[in-house]
Amino acid sequence: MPATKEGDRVNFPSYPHEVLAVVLSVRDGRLCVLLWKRARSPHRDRWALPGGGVESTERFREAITGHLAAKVDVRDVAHLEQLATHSRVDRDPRARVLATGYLGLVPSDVEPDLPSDTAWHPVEELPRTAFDHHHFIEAATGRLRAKLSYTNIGFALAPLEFTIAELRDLFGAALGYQPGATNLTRVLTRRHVIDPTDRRASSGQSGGRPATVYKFVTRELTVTDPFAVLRPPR
Amino acid sequence: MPATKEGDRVNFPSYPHEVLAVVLSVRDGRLCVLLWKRARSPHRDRWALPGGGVESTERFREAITGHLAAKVDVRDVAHLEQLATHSRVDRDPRARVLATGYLGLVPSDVEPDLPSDTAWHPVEELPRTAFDHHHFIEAATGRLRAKLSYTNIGFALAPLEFTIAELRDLFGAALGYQPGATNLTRVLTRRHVIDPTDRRASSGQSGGRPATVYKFVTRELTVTDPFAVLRPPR
DNA sequence: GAGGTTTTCGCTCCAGAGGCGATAACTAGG
DNA sequence: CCTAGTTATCGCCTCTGGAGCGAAAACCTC
Repeated sequence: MPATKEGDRVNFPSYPHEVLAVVLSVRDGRLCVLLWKRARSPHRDRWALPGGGVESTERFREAITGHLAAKVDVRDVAHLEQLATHSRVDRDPRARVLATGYLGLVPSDVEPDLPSDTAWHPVEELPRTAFDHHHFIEAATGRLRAKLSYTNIGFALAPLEFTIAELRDLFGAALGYQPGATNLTRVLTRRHVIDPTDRRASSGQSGGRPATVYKFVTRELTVTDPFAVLRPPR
Repeated sequence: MPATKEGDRVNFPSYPHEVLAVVLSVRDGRLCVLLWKRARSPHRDRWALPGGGVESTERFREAITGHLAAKVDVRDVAHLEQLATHSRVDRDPRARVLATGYLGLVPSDVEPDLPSDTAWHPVEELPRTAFDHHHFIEAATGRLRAKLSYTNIGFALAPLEFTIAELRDLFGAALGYQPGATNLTRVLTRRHVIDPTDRRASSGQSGGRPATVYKFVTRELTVTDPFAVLRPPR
């Protein structure tokens, strides 16, 4: 850090800064978050979010990716975005630690093998979590639910290819209610979020008409007509 | 900071952390941002956002309020919310400084008296700004525009009482296009964002029918039917 | 090929955004 | 007091897009 003149130095107070990842995925029909069990004090034996400090040459995104790698194959994380930064003085009993949350999403069909201290937990029946981590989890689920309805973020929860029934169940788990399959199809196709392929799924266990296989048009986050109201003139 | 046992210490790297406020307001029919001119190096004579470091007992909100007080009467800031946190290593040439942005809004009718180094600048014709501050300004205007259409955030840009014409001009300045007065009224009243009072404005300079005086139902941020799509069953 | 199952399509309905012209409600000037 | 000018507001229409339901399609098994 070149400090040329005396008056040029930054003399703002410094704080340890951590990044925390709320990795969400639909497991077994339920929206789950990836947690690991702390082996050491403080908050020993409580479940915590993956995360940790930020190295001096790292940006947040690299830092969170690095910490995440200890718990899960980061190539399985299809989407990652920043949440809010918390500044509560006592969120960590040991020292004042600032924390920036991240939302990560893993498609429902990938099955990363996890370390023995790590597991998926349904967000509807969370165990006691360490520190203030539940705040981050709430923020993350809220963000996911909001974005499901005005972005294509579903791509990060769904397999590369899927049927409408599967997608409806995914949305159902993530949103907390089941959208109608008819409407879901119409809405997402009209917005060019998903596209039918020319193949059909082999009709499952109990017979029935084979479903069309769909895929997301793009697997990068796009906002679809974000503000349906107070539109600009055309 | 009580560090009980050796292993209990947090040994994450620490960084200076600053908070920056993007204070927006409609001045003279244009959306403006509050900037002050740096007198010292680095980036001397460039325009910068209000802000600064975070004291050890402060939370971000208190910190930003404190720094803001040096430039403007904070009671005039009707709304304040956090934006993203930037972690670029070289955003400040002197040292690595993490920065959390805030969006602040000042109603168009309050005229805070500003220090001589501080002034409003239209966001459409910004001067060269210091550091990476233009990124924060872009994020702030984007957030404001988005929220204008699905929240009641307009209360923080408008006077306590106003006519529809005034409100239309405010929205026009903030959004970059003029919504139709008819539609604006219908949308905002149907959503119970604004309410007519029983008084009328004295018809201005050039005659004409006196306009009904409206006011915002509440002056706290509320989200109005955030997700107009993929609704839950009723 | 009959009966069961699941998907998909067509039809309708409805809420809410958006536009435009007619009318209301004032001022100013004669 | 009447008229012209100006601005606000309301009523009526359209249009987009979400939501529901039942019939038909497409498969399976027996």
